[in-house]
Amino acid sequence: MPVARQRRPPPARAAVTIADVARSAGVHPGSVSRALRGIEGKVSEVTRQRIQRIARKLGYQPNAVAASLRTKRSNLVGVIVPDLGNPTFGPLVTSIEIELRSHGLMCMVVHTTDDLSDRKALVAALAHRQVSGLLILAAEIGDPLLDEVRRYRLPTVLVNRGFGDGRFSTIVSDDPESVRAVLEHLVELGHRRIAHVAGPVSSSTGLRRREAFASLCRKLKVTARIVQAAAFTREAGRLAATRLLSRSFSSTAIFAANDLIALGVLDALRHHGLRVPDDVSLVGHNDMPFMDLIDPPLTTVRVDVSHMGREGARMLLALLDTPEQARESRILRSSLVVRGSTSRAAVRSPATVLASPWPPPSRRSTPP
Amino acid sequence: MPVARQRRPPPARAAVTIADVARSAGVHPGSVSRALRGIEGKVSEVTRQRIQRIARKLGYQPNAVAASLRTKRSNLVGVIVPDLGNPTFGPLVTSIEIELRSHGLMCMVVHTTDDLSDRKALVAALAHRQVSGLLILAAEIGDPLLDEVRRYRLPTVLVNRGFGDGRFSTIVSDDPESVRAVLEHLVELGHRRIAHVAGPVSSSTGLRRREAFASLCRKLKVTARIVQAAAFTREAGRLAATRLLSRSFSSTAIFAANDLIALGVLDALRHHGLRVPDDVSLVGHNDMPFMDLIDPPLTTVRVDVSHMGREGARMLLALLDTPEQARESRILRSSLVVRGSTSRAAVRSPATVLASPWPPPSRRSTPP
DNA sequence: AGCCACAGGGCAATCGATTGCCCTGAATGT
DNA sequence: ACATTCAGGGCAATCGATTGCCCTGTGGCT
Repeated sequence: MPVARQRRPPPARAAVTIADVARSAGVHPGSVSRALRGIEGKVSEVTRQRIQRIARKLGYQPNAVAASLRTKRSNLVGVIVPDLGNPTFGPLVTSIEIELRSHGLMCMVVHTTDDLSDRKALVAALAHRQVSGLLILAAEIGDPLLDEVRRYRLPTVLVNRGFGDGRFSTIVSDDPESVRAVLEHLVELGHRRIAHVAGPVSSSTGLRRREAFASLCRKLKVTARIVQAAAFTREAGRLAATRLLSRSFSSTAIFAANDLIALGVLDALRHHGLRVPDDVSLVGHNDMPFMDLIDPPLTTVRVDVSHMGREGARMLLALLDTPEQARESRILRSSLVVRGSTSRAAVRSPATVLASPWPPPSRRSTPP
Repeated sequence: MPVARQRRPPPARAAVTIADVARSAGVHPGSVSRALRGIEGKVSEVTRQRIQRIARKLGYQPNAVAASLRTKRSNLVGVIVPDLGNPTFGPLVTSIEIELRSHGLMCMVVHTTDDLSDRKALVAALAHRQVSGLLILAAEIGDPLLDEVRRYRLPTVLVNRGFGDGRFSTIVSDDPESVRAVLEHLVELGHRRIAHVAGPVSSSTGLRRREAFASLCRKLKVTARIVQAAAFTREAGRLAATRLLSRSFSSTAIFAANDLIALGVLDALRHHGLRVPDDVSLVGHNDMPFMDLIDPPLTTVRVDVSHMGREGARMLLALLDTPEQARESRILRSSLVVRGSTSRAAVRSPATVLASPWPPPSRRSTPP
């Protein structure tokens, strides 16, 4: 064929359906369906070719909605995320989406609010759209959202936040292990009074890191102090750290429940005239993008979120293949990344630490 | 009713349909549909109440797929993004999703690759799923993806990247204006030799910033130098800046096409032993999260991406309401945020700038 | 008393693809 | 030569909700 043949598909005007193709090919719609999907042994090779050619010529485009209705398989997955503004979740969703789409599934991404009935409505809305399954990156402890998920019997994997209570498949990072790494690092640097700015205890990560911190500090004979951040945000971190600093503050290091909180802690420390790491060492968690570039470069715990997303997606795929499959709970190793925000503990009396004229540190130990 | 009545909806077992409700209420399915959706004047208040009660008792859950098939309105929107790992896009998608869902629409988020046929297939896949519209954050110049969009006649808004050629509604930030602000800022600081690490010219933002830079430099009598980054990534920025530095480098300031590229430039500068801003001033674009925290805090152009996302979503909503509506092109104001990465131009000869033993700067002017 | 409007609700077609079942003719086996 | 299998393909029901149209009875108006 020397002449360039224009392979220009005709404009996709008003819906050419499978019936149109069938009519034009002189076969039955059912045969068209089988031909186009390549069902073995139900349509001869030659007619299949013909049907495909005609379908292409007519500009046939399958209607996935109609197919979903009939097959009850939407090949849609709901991805419930707390906040895509949090740089941890971007890469997570990216890897999830790429993995799922390579298997023909598409992602509906939705954000949760904190409102309980909103959360339930969210799941309902996804269920009404007949999602095949759910990936939840925003699960909270005792979350009514999860009850709703069970009501609808949706195949679900909890990613990043989750609990191994056997109700749901779960993939999370190893919090006890990462907290151990952080504390051992700090202790090795000579820190004996360490504070923890905990994440919300309503979140599994917040709770587990807090618990691991507390119990490990006991074991290591470290004087622990814990304040609670209201959320995994920079602002909440700043507020919590401000509370921490406004009372007798004698810790030489602070472990923040995640990097965003750590950034807020950093804000507060600066505002109080404390230098990192000279006055206080600071450790985050997650190793979000650019944590190597801030001043000082943040020592933190690296979690391979891309891997987590991909694996979480695969767990869901497995679940969709065999719904009866047992729930699986996977824990990903994490690793400490030592950068510039931690250093050897300064040898100085607690009283000198406080840069601002706050009430002088009393000799109370850790508050209740 | 003194006794606590359990408002426990029965387990959502196998699909109770509108027909079940109708049977149970002794009415016609059509009436149930009308009652549940609150169609005025077609069903009496009393029967409506009854139907709603029965529907609730039976645990009826609407099947949005079936409704979509019949009404040809999926209330699904495709959101095409280049990379959610890029911190600019997270907040953008967040605001889009929140705005759309408050209007009953859900977002299918998909990532593009650079492969041309992939891009087209992506649009096709969304079209097959009968999306009501598209928000494209990844449009490139001459993108075959956009041809595909037209073929399917999908209501579409180009967000963040786009061109006012009238084919599509578009919402972008004001590149000429922001480049002007950057250059005026640098010139005021005494910079007369300024380099630009441009973003891909396949992207509208990359191209427009580059063009604005070139033309404005002429106007301001600034000696311009331009290198091209292959992508809007830190790594591409590093590579481009390395090229820039490895030849006679006499610029005293660098304007990067976006913050990610700026970070890569920063990497390269450090690697060459150049300090920011002492040796070279650096400006980014977008004011991604945490650009205030890096070392040095990055002077950059703030783009209110949340606003952009929300407005983009609203433009799409308007388009869905009245498809015949004329295409609209909106340009959002941006503002320069001066931080620590820019300072007064050092008074020194170009020869001293080069920290590494590279060929000494010749007296050539800007390369072609 | 006669006419009309209209509220309330039933009927059935429809959206487009899928799939279990049935039918036919040809090929194969004995 | 006859029975049997099977490839190839047609048929029609089905998924669940929506909606234009029709029907009936009641109330209001003149």
